[in-house]
Amino acid sequence: MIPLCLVWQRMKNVVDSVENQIAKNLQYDHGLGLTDYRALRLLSDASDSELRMQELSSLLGLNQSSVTRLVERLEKRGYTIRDLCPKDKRGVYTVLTGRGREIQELAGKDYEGYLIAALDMVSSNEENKVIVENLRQLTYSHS
Amino acid sequence: MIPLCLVWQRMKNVVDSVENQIAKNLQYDHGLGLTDYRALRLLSDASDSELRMQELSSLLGLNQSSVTRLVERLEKRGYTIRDLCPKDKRGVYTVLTGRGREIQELAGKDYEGYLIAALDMVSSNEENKVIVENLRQLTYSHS
DNA sequence: TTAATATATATGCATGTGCAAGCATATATA
DNA sequence: TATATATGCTTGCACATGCATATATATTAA
Repeated sequence: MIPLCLVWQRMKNVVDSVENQIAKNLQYDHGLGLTDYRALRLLSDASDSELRMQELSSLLGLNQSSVTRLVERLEKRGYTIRDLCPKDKRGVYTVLTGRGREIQELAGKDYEGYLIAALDMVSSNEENKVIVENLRQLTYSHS
Repeated sequence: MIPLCLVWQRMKNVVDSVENQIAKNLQYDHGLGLTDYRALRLLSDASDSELRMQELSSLLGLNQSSVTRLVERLEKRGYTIRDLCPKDKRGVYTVLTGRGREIQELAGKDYEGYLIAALDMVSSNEENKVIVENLRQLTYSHS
């Protein structure tokens, strides 16, 4: 009988391990952080390849201020540019550049491989097998 | 058809939301961070209420240096003390104090309530329902 | 015994994050 | 029109964390 708090912690650790594994590959192969990649992916899927800060913030599950810095990072690399929102001068659009789309597509091609490898690696630990199996199933039943 | 990377991200967001929710309650009611609580819990379960840095690091899934600072925090609050390891002078034991055990037990009583509330809150978002249901089941089938 | 290597912990530094506050702009009401 | 409040974003700050490295002790090989 494992205490509740530790089960949940293990679950979190599994998720984190998978994410870290993916993040490392993403960083190594494409020089991209995982959050950065997700932002690019979201922008790439958005109509006109642009999103407002709030939308990004909500889609990424990040604080608005964190998104400000995230977009700063992306902009510095030339993956996005900021554009004023004509209808609401308070608003700011983050727009994917050609370069941004390119890197997103390159990284996207590798992503599934990273995920599969990460899941395998984490589930090589006997304790994690059941959790990983559930998460894996959950992942594929939704995608 | 949702892309793989976004499914996984949502899963992570769900886990994070639950954790944040619990962490906030823990902080508000007991002045404890979630990691701090887990460390106390692990110490409380350990034989002689003591663990070495490395053990904590591995159990918490944290970098060893992070554990050094974590233990610093706990020590500053009087929840633990450091003790030298007689057999290996490199080693350091972190030992739960009476005060530490006390706070751990108090917080522990509230923990399950926090978790249940957090799961409910997160699953009030329709998009998260399936994921939460799975995690909930996973949680209880292990504890 | 000495030298080289390995292990356990601590420290310096960089980073991503959240929170609180600030500024500019929008919207509602007097 | 004028004032009050809400909204969207940015900035300053604090903090937990990871990585690289330093230091002390153990272990192993020559």
